[in-house]
Amino acid sequence: MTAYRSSLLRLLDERGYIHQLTDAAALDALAAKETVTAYIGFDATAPSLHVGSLVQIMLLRRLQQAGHRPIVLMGGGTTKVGDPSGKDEARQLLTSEQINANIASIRRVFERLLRFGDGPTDAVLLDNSEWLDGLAYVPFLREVGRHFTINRMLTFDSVKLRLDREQPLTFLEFNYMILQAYDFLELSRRAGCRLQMGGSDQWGNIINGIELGRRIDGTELYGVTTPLVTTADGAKMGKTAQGAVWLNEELLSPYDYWQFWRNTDDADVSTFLRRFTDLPLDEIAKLEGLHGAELNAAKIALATAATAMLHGDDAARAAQETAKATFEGGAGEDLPTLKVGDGINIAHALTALGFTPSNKEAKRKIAEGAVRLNDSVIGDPGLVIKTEGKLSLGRKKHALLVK
RNA sequence: GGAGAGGUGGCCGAGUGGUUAAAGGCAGCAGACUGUAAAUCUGCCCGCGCAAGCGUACGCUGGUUCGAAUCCAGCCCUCUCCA
Repeated sequence: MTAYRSSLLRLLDERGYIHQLTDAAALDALAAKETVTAYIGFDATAPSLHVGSLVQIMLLRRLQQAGHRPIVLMGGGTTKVGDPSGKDEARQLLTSEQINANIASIRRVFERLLRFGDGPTDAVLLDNSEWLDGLAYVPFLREVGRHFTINRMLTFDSVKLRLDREQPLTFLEFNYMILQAYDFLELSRRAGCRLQMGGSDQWGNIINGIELGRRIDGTELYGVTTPLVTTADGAKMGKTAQGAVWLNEELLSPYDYWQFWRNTDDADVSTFLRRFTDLPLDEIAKLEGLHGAELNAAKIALATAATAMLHGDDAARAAQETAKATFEGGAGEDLPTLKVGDGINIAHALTALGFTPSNKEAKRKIAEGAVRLNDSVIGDPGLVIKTEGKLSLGRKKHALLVK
């Protein structure tokens, strides 16, 4: 492990956020000497980010904790273009109104995890449509476009992947990397931003920005990438039965969010504790010492800490208590609820709760013996529920039926 | 503009007139085993319906046929090579 002088790099290093660094020594010296302004770009394709973006968000949080200044760059402009990285096909183009609504919604999550304001280390949120939307094509090409060769652009994975698979890549998307590079240049000019961070798939884009800054302005810029966060079995993080693990509360309840972390693989507990909680390292070390079934205690600590950070202590505690009550045979009060009214068909109830995607699927699950009402297996797909109680699908999905 | 190849369910990918709601794989869900873990084995995996049944589905629109993902025509889109 490298011994960094700056608290920033030490913190990032010991918490496991560093995958690649452009110029470790120089960045270390810079961070030890002055307050560094750094940014990470986020897409605005959905009304919420999901846990897949959480490493990056945490990275900004760490930056602030280490006494530096984070910039959240919302890709209001670049979202209109679409990042081809990791995508087989172009995504649908969103309207400006949709993008703006998404940004407003996403902002609420950042406000939970970062301190915004006017102070020297307060976070700011910027939107690159501010400078991208109004770009004049020909002047832009002359200033920026001349620094990019097609030869080099074609070697980028994001581009190569599409070409190799004979998938279309439009000129619009092809420009994404240029715009992202330009963002860095622009932020260095406007905000004195010196560092861009991102996932490992962003390495190429980050390098482009650094080179552009050096060529046009002679500014020394830096880049850091995080390891791609996958679960131990290599899968991309953040998908569950109901879809993505959203960070916004309206899209995923704190209880479900807590459950997501509670269900972490054994092999991931340690890295997740470091990356996704503020728990002190010595405490994490203790949790890492647990083995076998005891490791569940570490998962609970992880779930509660991660949920508290995003949704607040009360929500996290409620989720933990509900889980305890529910999984020990009862029913916690924080479970999703469904009104039974004058009686509701059991399959319809499962679908209404989002436990199953369709009534058909609900019936299949009933036939498989996976559905329980007050802990006894239901075999009749036509059952109409009229009473209050606990409805469960499998071992993990539970809901309260109320009058 | 020309020549060739191609567009199948979340993804990959079979399928060239009926027995095809469409092989196989991946992903996913559930059951067993467990620790709300992993691995393994098993089942499921378009929708509506209690059910009989019905409705949708193989780029789009028409056509041929008792019957089409499969044949024909036009259109749209993609790829490769040529201009």
